[in-house]
This record gives sequence, C-alpha cells and structure tokens, in this order.
Amino acid sequence: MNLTLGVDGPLDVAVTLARYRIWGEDPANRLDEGVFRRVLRIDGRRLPYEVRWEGGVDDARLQISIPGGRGDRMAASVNHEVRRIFGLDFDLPGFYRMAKADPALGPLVEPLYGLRPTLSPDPFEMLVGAIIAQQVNLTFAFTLRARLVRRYGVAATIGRALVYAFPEPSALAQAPVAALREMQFSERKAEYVRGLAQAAAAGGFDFTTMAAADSAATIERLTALRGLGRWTADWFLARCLGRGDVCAAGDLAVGKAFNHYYGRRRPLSEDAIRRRAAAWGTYQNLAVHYLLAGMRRGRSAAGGGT
DNA sequence: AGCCAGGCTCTCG
DNA sequence: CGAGAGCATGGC
Repeated sequence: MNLTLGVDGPLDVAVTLARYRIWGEDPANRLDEGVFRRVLRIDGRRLPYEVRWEGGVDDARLQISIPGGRGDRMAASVNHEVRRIFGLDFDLPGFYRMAKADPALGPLVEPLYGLRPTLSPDPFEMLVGAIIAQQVNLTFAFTLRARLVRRYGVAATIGRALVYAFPEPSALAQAPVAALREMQFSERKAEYVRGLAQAAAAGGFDFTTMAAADSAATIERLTALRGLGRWTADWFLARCLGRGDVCAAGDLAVGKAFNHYYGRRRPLSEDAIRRRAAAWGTYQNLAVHYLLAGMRRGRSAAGGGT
C-alpha cells in the first residue's frame, strides 16, 4: 500500500529528522539517505514501512510505502504515526509570527525554517529512551538504546533494509537485570527499565488514555513510578504527547540554551526558566526546540536538528 | 586523568 | 521541605 501525505506549512525533512542520527543510530527508527524506516504495530502484527519525501520546504510531500498493508484502518494508523514522527501537527506559521518578536528566537527562524519537533509514536518507547538518556551523554544513550533494541526488539526487513520493532513491554519486563548490565546499563537503569516495562505490560500506558489526561495529572502519574522524575515527565509531554505548553526546564541543555540566549550574569533557575517559557504559551515546545537546535547550530557549522 | 553528560533517589538537617 | 551526596558509565 502506498500513501501520500501533504504537509501544512513548511517542513525541512533533513533538519527535522537529523536527531535520529546526530548522536548515533536508532535501529527502531532508521534514517538512511532519503528514507526513513520503522515498524508499525497494529492488531498484534508488525508491518515495516518506509517514508520518502519530495518537494521543497514549502511544498513537501511524504510518500509512505507499506508492503502488505491494506485497508482504511491501517492507512489511518500509519498516517497518524508518520504525522507524529515528522511533527506535522505543529503550527509553525503561528510560532514564527510570535518568534520574530523575540530577540533570541527571531534570528533562528530563517536558518532553521521548516524544523519541527519529532514526536515519539509510542509512550513506552519514549519513556524507556528517556530513562536511558538520564544523566549520560546522548551518544552513549544512543549506544545503549541500540543494544537494547537489537537484543529485545523484533527484526523485520523491508526491501534489503533491516529495521527493528521496539521491544515489547512484556519482553523487557522479563529481561534479567544482569543481561541489561552486560549491555552496560547501570544497575539503577536496569531496574527502572524493568519496572517501567512491568507497569506497561500491565496496560498502564495506553496512548489514547494518556493523550486525554491533562498535563498535571500525567506528571503526577509518571513521577509516581520509580525512575521517572519531572524531567522525564516534561519531555514525555513535549515529545510524545506533543503538548505545546510544556518546557523541560530542568534539562541541562535547556538550561544552557536559556543562559546563552537570555541569561544575565547568574544562571537562570529552573523556576525562572519555567516562568520565561510560560510566556510563550502554546509555543513553548517549539520555542525550546528551536533554542536547542540553535545551540547545536552554533557549535557545529553543519548543525540542525534538535 | 579527570571532568562532564539533555537525572533520579535517598538521606539528613 | 531543600540541599547534598551517591550513583555508574562512556566520551572527550
């Protein structure tokens, strides 16, 4: 089955998807030259698909191909997932109108034009990734994640390409801590992942249910689990649920970005960052995404992505 | 070699 | 409560 997806507003695919390769590779979200590959889970089945793109930043179109896929329900499902991965539901024009009046965001609009946050289609996958990324550099986090996916995920092929379905909660719920330790997880991280997997296997992270809950309730629910703190919950709201009015103010990189773009002499406190971000209302998520990308852009000449 | 990395939990005052 | 220590590991 082949589907075409039009894009409302600008989309720079290369810059948007760059975060799937900046820090390493993700076997469950494969980005190769001109192609993105992933596995769709539907009705207990796993269907690999690939997405290509054409057109310019202002008239981009996505071509989705799912060999063996058919039916309206499946089309809707893969459509929904791809919309999330490419961040198609963010209001970029509205954000740009606001950003132009901001001293830090204004100059980032043009060089990052068409950059969108990529949303994780799966709550469990997102939270496992967040646990892995806690307190370690992201290159190492990608290495750990890739090992986990290859060991506990399910391999699929599309054409000649290999892509993994992210591990099921039930698979990780039974993973011995020792096995994770061999992959260089710390004891703590191994426990957190296992605990989360057990909660997820019990049905605790249904996407539709979580999308319907308000942010405060979701933060409370997530942080009640061992290993999930405010930072994880904030990023979950931003990059899984796609909430606009969220800022991971406790994030180290976010702090650096705010200090760089808005700092005076003293570093801004987490509260100060949260307050400043709140002024952006429903564009906080985008604004933070642009500041982070702006910082990376400043560091490496090639830059982009988030 | 040593500091740092897109945190979290636990303990103590 | 709020601050601070401890955690474990790779990258640079």
